Amino acid sequence: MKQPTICPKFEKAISLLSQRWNALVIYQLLDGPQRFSEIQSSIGISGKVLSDRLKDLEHQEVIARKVIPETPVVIEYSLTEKGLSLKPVLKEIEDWSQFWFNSENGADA
Amino acid sequence: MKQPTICPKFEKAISLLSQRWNALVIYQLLDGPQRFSEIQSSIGISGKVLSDRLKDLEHQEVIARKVIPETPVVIEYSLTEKGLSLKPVLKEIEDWSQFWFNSENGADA
DNA sequence: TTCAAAAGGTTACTATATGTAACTTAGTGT
DNA sequence: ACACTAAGTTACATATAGTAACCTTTTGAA
Repeated sequence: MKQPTICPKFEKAISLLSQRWNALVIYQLLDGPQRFSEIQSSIGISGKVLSDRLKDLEHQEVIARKVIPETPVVIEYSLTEKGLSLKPVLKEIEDWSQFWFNSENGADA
Repeated sequence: MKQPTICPKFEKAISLLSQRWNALVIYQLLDGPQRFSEIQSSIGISGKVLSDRLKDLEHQEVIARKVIPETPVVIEYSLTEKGLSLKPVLKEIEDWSQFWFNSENGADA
């Protein structure tokens, strides 16, 4: 029943970016490398789902995971080149959101 | 437990675009006005979910719904100005996908 | 030496979202 | 009256996300 006519590469990108939380995680990492708990509290995601997403994004080579043997051990997540190159995408979304949404309280233009 | 530090306008935009199918529906409508069944078969979405999405996108003034009293009645969906202005976003995603995904078969770079 | 704390998760369980297929409504043509 | 088409809707099944409690390792205090 499915006969999509859409470019498979584009679909892959959309599926990556439409996966809930992925865009926010990437956006957050644009500020620089961050730790699990920093990402978690900054975007308000549950540990379980964040753990899933980070694994998935790492598999897709969008982010990199680095173990720092401090005490207690610290895990640092950062964007790869592939991840960093999503910046223009997020920038466009940001521009669009600033233009089309007005109030801070939930109402829109 | 949630203390997001992210701009609420940006979050709204992300939530709109991350809602499954929304980006593909909008992308599809960039080609011009289309009918329910055309959208459905071109992106391979179920009628139930497409119906939900179209209502939601209409509420958000991203798409417009027009009843054409032919026989049988035809409903035409099109992008509003707000929806059309998402074109640069989708273009950036398209560019990114073309650069970072190589094969047509599911493997990537 | 035993306790508590902190980072980064995982697990079991619940709630929400999505998918499937059959059904509905209204107008036409046969 | 009957079948056909477009655009949905409904009931039910499965998949994805959320919550809170628990696990592991290392350190430092009691």
